[in-house]
Amino acid sequence: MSETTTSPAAEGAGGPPSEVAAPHRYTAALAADIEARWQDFWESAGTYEAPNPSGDLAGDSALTARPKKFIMDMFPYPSGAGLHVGHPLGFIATDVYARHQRMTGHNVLHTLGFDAFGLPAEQYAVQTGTHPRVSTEANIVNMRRQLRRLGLGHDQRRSVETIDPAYYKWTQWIFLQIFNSWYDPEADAARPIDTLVAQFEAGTRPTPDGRPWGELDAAEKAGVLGEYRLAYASDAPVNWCPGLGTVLANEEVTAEGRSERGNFPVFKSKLRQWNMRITAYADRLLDDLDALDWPEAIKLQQRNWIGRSEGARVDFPVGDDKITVFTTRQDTLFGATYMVLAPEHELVAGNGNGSIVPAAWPEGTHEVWTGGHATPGDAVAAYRKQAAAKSDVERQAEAKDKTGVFTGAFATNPVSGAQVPVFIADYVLMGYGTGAIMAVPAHDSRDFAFARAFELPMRCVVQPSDDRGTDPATWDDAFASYDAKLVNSSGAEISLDGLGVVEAKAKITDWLADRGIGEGTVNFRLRDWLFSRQRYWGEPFPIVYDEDGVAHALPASMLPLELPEVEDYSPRTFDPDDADTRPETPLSRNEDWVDVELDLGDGNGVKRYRRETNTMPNWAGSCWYEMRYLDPTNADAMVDPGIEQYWMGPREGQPSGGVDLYVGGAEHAVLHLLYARFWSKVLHDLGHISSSEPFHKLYNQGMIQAFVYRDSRGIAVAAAEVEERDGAYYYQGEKVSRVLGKMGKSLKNAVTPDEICVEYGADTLRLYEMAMGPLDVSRPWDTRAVVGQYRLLQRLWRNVVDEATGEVTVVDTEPDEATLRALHKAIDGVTQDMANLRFNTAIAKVTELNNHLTKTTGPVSRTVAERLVLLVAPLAPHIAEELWRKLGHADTVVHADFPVADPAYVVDETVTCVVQIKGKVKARLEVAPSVSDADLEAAALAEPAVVAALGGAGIRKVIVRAPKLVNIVPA
RNA sequence: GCCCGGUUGGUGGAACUGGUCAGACACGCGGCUCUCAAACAGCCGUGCCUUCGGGCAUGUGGGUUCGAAUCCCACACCGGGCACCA
Repeated sequence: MSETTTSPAAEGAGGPPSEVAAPHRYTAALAADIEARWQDFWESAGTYEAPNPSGDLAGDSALTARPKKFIMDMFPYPSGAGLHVGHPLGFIATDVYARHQRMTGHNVLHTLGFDAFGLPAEQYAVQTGTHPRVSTEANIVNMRRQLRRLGLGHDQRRSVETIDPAYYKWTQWIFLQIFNSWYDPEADAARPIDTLVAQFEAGTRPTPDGRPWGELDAAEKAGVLGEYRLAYASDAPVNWCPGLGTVLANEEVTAEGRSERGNFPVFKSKLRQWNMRITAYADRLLDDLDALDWPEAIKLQQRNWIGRSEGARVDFPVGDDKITVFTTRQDTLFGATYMVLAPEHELVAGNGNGSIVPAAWPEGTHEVWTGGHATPGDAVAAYRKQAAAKSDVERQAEAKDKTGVFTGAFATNPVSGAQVPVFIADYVLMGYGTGAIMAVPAHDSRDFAFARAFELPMRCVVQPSDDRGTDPATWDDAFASYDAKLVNSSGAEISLDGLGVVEAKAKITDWLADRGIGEGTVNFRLRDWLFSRQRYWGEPFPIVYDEDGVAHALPASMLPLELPEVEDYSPRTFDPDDADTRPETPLSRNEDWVDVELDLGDGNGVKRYRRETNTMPNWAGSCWYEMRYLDPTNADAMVDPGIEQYWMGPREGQPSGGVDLYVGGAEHAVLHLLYARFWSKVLHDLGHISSSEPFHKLYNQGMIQAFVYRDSRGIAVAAAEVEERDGAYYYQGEKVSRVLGKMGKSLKNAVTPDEICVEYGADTLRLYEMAMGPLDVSRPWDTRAVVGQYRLLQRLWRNVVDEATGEVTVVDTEPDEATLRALHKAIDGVTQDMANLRFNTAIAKVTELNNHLTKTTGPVSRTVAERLVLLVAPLAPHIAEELWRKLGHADTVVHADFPVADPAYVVDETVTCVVQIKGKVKARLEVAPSVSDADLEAAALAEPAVVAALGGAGIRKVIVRAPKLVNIVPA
């Protein structure tokens, strides 16, 4: 039964007419035929559908009884340019891994959706003059076609799109969960906001101004709760990007203070925006990294981004007011000779009314402190204005030059009693700590630079461990080491002299706490997540405002709140350098949609409201998509708890649960990966999911790079048309330069998977991408080298199929000993490599076995051929299916058992043992793998070549590492 | 500036916890066979130098060890992240 009636194989379809001699040769045309047929077959048979234990996608309980594997890629963005060969690298890798897992007895969930809201889709739409929905959906159709052609084994039923209202209904629902909860420090978890209201009502938690909860009006209550909600609107300095016309999260702003998209300047602007209180989770986001199986580099990036610092808060009295600072060097308190407030600090906001700024300069104020202004009020106002007008770009560029101005006020150093001047300066940031610092110029290089510029006193309180002496005036920079002892730090009540930095910190912290003027505390670099964008193409917020401006959540029954169809979806953008602009939301132009009468079901009946017109950032949809894959059709919940528990629940070795393998680029280290972790924890706390981490194992694939050729003007030229002569490169006769870069349309070096599929077939492309190198390493694409994997498949084909007749050539005789050993070594090696994502070496081992069979004269034994096909199946599924069917199997190879190596054939019968003298090889012995150390040593010493080399010299030492090595050290 | 990676033939890369003579597998290159010819395919060769004995080779210079691509120190170069975070 070489063919079955259910076979999709269409014999005789291969090869163009010119190849009469070998009509059944494995050519690109035959590959295309095979691939298209099997892709159709898989689709119609639902081969890759993974059953859930219950619900709409429930299925074969024999499969759900197997151990589960949830294998995921970071889902793609449907760009207008389509895929180039760099994009599917990770998709192919997870597919190979998923296929191997299926063949080793797992219920494998593997699918791929589309992350389709956001800036690039909208920009593309604006550029091409089409509605984002139209262009995005067209892009998705094109990408689905490209991906299907690669033979990726995805469960298509689970392929979600973030722009689908049935999907973003639940994105909005999750937003409401977050909005309607607060972080309860007692429980160290998020809890429903009702539990907080209950505390206020019962009086167990006092209101900010001490009045009973019942006396607060609705707006006041909303204001108080807003201080606790995990999603909240607030007026705060945010990253405003006029060039894009939207505000951005910190994570979306580059180190140069520009937008990651578009590279426009970003300004700090005080705007009312939605935020997510991710800072409440800082400790858990940090601590829970430990149990995750992630690359250390990514964990480190998250740790640095969260930026936990232990230190202390210290109060410095200023008249009747006080300035509270955060410091990590409370031990140097005696060395604090001045203070600095951020320009935006409330204590200098305007004259009088809580401001510490006096009417006139104090007697004898230093000229350089005043900035040339007549009064402190003028100086402070001028500096604040100047700081606000500076873009982050300028602030960065001028980072080394310290600027600032004296406020005219003095504070009291609480430990020394010294009166110290208070400055404002933009090197202190409002967003970190308390927006105020105690300046210790002798032991902090920024304070040192400022003190130099403003001729401020310095006091050395930590004895330098080098030879610079104790007079800071003679130093080149501050002495900031922790490895030293305190000096010059004695006051009336406390002395730190002689203590190490760590002991001094502990002592002063206790002292401050005893007096109620400070306490040990922890600060984080992490800021809350700015969550609103002034865009059309995003999820609308399920929020409306009443006439008092109080935000109300829409009831879940009103979800999804669909994005309205509009004429004008373009963002309002501005002169990129104009900081004085204000965002305008596209949705606000639709008065019909904005102005609504609703009954929110809160007992207030039908009332008029105005809708929130911001939209969510494109990260929103990707924060939870792994859960929708599990239960994509559920209309009653974002995911059924039992199904979530089955695929993602905590288990042995995975205390937080999560996806078993998540593959994607490292560029999302602090964006998507941090946000998704945060949402998981909130949903976990609120009892919606059992996992508290979304992704247990993370793997970062490298980038496929490509050569960029540029002409003398530096303009990229079409890489495909560049010719190489004598080590130089020419485009249309002109010499061009070559550098390694990214692959992309704009660099004119993109190679599409479609063209490689046409020339060689998808299986060759898959093999080439996997064989190029380790998955996590970036490497250059080389179209010329693809042919190597094509040749492998041709030899594989020829080892099984007669090119002239198309008939299978395998025989039922037993393979010889050497072939058995080659086979089982390959099985053993490939099995290990598959499990460790080392596909490049797996392919090398398959190649070795295949080459062995090619070189062996005579037909291949069926038992060897079948197992070779199974080894290849995860890597090149189409040709494997075809050969498997030709070999007489009616069932798909997808669910066949992966071969198991016989240990008897993995170990060689004899091992070559080298005999070295002082590390130089002098002789070789063929020995049994089980040879004892003593026997091996005796045999080595008896070896004539060894005796000769020793020449009668004595032996000092013999190192024996049976069975591979004996090393003799002569006396 | 600080923190992470990395550096192996002409090229991409192999090499288990330090242990066979480093270079698997592939590309490229050279030669040969088949062919009228070409393509395809197959076979052989391919780290460098060599007086053909051998010598030198894993970025550079040291060190540890019987033995180092692998461990340690310093330096150079390449890539990535963070960047006035108190």
